[in-house]
Amino acid sequence: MSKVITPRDTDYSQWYNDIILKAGLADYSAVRGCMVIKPYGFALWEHMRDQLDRMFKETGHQNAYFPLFIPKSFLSKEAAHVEGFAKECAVVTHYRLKNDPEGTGIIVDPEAKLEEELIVRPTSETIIWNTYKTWIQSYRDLPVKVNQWCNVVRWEMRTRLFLRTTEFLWQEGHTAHATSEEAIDETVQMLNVYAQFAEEWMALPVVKGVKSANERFAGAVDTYCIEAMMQDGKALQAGTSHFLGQNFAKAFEVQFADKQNKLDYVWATSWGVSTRLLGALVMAHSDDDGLVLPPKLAPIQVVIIPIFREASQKKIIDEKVKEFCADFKAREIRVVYDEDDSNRPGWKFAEYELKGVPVRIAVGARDLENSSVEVARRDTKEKMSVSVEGLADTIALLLSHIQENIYQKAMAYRDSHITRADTWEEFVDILETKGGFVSAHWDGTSETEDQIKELTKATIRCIPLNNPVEEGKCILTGKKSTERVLFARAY
RNA sequence: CGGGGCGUAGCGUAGCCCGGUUAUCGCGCCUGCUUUGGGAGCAGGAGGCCGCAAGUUCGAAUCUUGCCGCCCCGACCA
Repeated sequence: MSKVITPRDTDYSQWYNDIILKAGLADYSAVRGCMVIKPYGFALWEHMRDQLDRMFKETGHQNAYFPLFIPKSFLSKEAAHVEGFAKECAVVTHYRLKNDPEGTGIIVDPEAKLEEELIVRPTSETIIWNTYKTWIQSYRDLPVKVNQWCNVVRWEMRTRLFLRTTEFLWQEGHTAHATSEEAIDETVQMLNVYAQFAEEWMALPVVKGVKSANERFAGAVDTYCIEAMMQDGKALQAGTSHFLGQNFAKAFEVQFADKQNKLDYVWATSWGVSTRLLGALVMAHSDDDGLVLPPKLAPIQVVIIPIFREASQKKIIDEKVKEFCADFKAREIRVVYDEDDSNRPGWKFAEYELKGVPVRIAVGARDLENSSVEVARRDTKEKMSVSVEGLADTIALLLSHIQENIYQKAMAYRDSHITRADTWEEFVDILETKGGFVSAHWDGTSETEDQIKELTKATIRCIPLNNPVEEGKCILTGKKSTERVLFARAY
């Protein structure tokens, strides 16, 4: 037993870290707050990225790339925006190093001070809107629908692998439209893309909703979000889509002439998901034996492990497995045949479970005599003997069952962790004992939300879309309310 | 930035109070043989500036002071 994972019950944070480190998704780095994403973790990210990218293209977006550095003056053009990010920006002040005349080290050359300091992008609205100004003159130039995949830096006080690191990878879409309606449609469309991706690919059920003013993106008119529920009962914001109104157009003077040759400011959106999704994926499905990955995103969907005593048996197994692999690949099933002899089968079983590989196939001489193989699924730990006839079909079907099963499991957990509270005592009790989302009435004010946060550490995660109208009284103040909102403690 | 831990081989650790030959053990690594259906066994072997720097001492992993780094918990945030 070389790799032991701390059980969830013992220490949830440690369990989470153990999974990431021991499954080989990431490592800590020499830079505080920054992580190294290892090949296995990056392969997972690539699958997510590729699918999202396809979905963005299908909805009419194009990729582009904007600079890492943003002139300091840009950031301050939109008042709410600068206030939201000012506290966590890395600033470039110099452009040259030199040998320290006092010693052996290297120092910042004081003579190489930048005239205007550069901010390492925490998000790119400002540099992009400064650029859009030159792209947009007429309604014929609209809409502009651009996305970029990049890294951003937010100097957080406290970091957590994948969930919050100083530097992280993400995509940010930035669109410009002629009308408010069209921009809102775009905002909602991208929210739906995210929700569909989370549910169909990550097997992660999410609640779609709108943020309260407190939780809104700095500079947005409305922030839409998808909220997911983790196994410890804490909520995680998995993606956001913002309707920016004309805020950035006004700040950067982006106007267009409409058909009547009247000038108006353009309407904007921005939307993003990040490597944080990897954290969500880990916390949503994994167990005390390691990662559990949804087949659609798993870098390895099927691992085949040979079991043999003699070289002659191995040869027979090799030939058969070669056929299996060809069949699997023809169906675009990502398969690995692990014939490395330096580890024994038992070791491999444990290792691939730790890495969350959805399906394991053990092939021994005994199996082949019966024209069968042993198939084990990661999600249920179930083992079964399966005929080699039509194996690729069987496995393809099994993979889709696994995808569905882990989604249903996460959904059942999530649904059982949305609890209604009608009194303050109930509200506090649910947060303390059960966790999850608490559905409760709220008087709609920031002051009340702040006070609830102060008292319980819970925040409003979202006001769900298509929320039913219901007469009620605010959980804290008793004032009139017309709908319930979802509260939770969150990451 | 507050509170709590921890820095000894690639990883996890013992030793530290009470200074004293060659720094402990496990995993991993290398060689060989035996093994292979749930993290193999035996034998041999390599690997250390005990986080860094000063100090005390005949002598420091151990005592003193300073510094550095990381993790966990909180405030801030995706």
